[in-house]
Amino acid sequence: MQPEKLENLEPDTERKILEAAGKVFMQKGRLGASMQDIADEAGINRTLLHYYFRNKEKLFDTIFTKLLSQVFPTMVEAFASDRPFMEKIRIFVETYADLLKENPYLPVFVFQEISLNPDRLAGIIKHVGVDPDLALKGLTKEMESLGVHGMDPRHIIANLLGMVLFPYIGRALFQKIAFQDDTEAYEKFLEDRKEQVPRFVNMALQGSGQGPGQSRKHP
Amino acid sequence: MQPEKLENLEPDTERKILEAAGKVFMQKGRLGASMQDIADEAGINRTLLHYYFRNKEKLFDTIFTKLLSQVFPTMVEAFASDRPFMEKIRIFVETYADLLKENPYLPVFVFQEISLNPDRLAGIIKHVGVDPDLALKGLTKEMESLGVHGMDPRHIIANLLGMVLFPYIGRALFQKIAFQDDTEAYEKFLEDRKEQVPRFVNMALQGSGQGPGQSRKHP
DNA sequence: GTCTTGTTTAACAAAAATGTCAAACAATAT
DNA sequence: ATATTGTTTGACATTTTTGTTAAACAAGAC
Repeated sequence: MQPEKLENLEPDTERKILEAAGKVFMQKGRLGASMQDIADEAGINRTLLHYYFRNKEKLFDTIFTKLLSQVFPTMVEAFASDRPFMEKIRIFVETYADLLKENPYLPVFVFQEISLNPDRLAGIIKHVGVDPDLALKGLTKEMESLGVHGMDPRHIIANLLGMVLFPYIGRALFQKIAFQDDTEAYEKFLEDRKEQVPRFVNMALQGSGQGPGQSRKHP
Repeated sequence: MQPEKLENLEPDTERKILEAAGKVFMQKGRLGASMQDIADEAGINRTLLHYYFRNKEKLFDTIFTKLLSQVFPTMVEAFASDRPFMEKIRIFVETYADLLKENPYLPVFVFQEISLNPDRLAGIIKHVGVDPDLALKGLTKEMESLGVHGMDPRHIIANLLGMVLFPYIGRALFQKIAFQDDTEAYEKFLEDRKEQVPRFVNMALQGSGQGPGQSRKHP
């Protein structure tokens, strides 16, 4: 009777839409991207977008959660492994360098969207398959065994994320001001950071033999 | 004849508009903010916005350049001074912590806008009253005298900016995941970073006695 | 007073984007 | 062949936002 769920007779329209939407949304932001833009990028009629994903919000939600459920695991994965601390750092930096190389607009896009609409977070954090509290405790232990005492590991995380993300978040600005807008030089810089960032962290942790955060040596 | 340019009979409408527009634009982004939103925030009629600033683009431009010509000098100022290196770092971090505390949406706003519309940069970089190349050369020298050889100072800058900005750029996300959404705890964390970031940089530079960036020790 | 000038407002026009609908189309089943 | 099902399209309706215009208003000049 029924043509038994032919699923794939829609050639690859849905895939094309998802690809195009991902690209356009990341580049222009949720508000900057029009349905027409996306349809053009996908090479299809705009009405088809509505046929496949009722409306813009639903299309965006699909893209956004899809994206994050891809990015988050990658992020925690590096830290969840049982390799030695500095190894984790190195893997994390390298993994992210690759991810960002292919999706340079991702960080600004994600943070802008979350800052605009924090509620979205609730439905997404589920996708993080790791207990953050547990992970932090683990980090603390590892740091202690490295001789770093009394330092909240979240500072390390913030430092690391900041150092890794900044060159992408601030690229247009930073490249123009500090590299005279030399794209090639900047790409080399990005490549160098795979080595520089872990080294920087390593140095910072090697040298920190002093106690908790109350000592201060201001003039 | 003419009532000699009474400038100030417009009570403080223009100021109110600029304030409101700054706030709303930063919070919602250029595209997310409607003229009505801004008028509401300022407590005036929407048409007045057009009376004072012809159209949305002009209003936005005014805000954006005003904002950046306020932020950039603050940024370079810390580095242009002739204090010792670590002192500069400390001043920079502290200055920015204060600025960001009052304008938490600023980084995402600025970077999103620049990434969306890089052309705006051209007209703005003029406001940087410092030659970046010169500043970088200066930094290199200072680092050398600290015993750090062969390291591109731009890595330090990127590290520093990243570490300072990330807790604001990623706040919604980071606070939720790593602080169980405890706002107070996060604010304390932000406060702590004024001390932690310079210390981290200090440690990293103290310990870096090895040579330039060509040695690599991968597995 | 009334004239002039600049400010503010409401009503309207125009533009841009989203969303809906019914008809055309392709492919397979009967 | 035609009926059925899912896909694609163009035309239309709705909504949202921006921009314009003309009239009301306030205040000082004369």
